[in-house]
Amino acid sequence: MLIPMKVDYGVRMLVYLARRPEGSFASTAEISSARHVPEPYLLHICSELQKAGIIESRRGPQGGHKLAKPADLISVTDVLNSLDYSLAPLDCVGDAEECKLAGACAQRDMWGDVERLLLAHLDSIKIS
Amino acid sequence: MLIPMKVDYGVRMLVYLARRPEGSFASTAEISSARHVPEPYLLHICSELQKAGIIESRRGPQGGHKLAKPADLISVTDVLNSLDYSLAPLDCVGDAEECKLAGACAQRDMWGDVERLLLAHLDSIKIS
DNA sequence: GATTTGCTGACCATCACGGTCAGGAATTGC
DNA sequence: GCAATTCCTGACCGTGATGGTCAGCAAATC
Repeated sequence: MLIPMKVDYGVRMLVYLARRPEGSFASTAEISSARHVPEPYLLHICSELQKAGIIESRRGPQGGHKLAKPADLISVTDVLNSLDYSLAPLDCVGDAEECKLAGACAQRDMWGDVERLLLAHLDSIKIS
Repeated sequence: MLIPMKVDYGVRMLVYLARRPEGSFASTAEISSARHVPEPYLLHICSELQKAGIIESRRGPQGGHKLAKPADLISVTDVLNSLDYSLAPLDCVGDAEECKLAGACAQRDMWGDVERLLLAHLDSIKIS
């Protein structure tokens, strides 16, 4: 599995939120039953997405979550970043510390390309 | 890390083999010291690559490994497949069993696209 | 027959991931 | 002020994949 469930769950939730009447709040209970995401787990995801400024949350009765910005401004990469997942194919891409092979390692460039390609693609996919 | 070290090691080795005089065998000891791959681990990788028909191996003195076909006919996806790694972003892509959300799950298509994109790209990268 | 080298399978430690739980903190409505 | 609702936070846990090692056997060469 290339993409962790967490990210999938996150995307599912955002899509769900995007389809609701604008401005309304949805509780985790509602989302979790609608999208088949284990509720206690969803809580964590919400928390992270909220810290990243992707959703807004309110506690108390009639509380819940809603998108913090228009759905067409939220990309899958945003979700990735918020949930703290790197698409770096290998650790050494971006680190440069490990790679003792110096010039001989043309692979680094190659994997770097892969990462850029993926990022570009996922960035073009919006929640809407 | 998107790409397991195993695959990176595999690619490293193949590139190394591709640069040697054609037809000569290289021992795991030689490869491992040249490319900084732990030797006992390399053994396993060789075994798998050999079963997949990517390299040829010979035992005994002056034995070792060499490419089984021209370097420009071996792509990174070949390595992926030989080492038994799937690029499916999620389990449900390809399974279709899990996805209880039926039509509501436009994500499946999206992740499927991601997979195809990656495969196409990695397939175009040859060892040479 | 000895040496070299690959093959195979067992084994192991670590860590990320998916998931749960409990206690606390806001917010709302009465 | 009180109760109900709902989010927040951090601790906790089991499982499985991954990276890696080791030992014993099998083949090839000299």
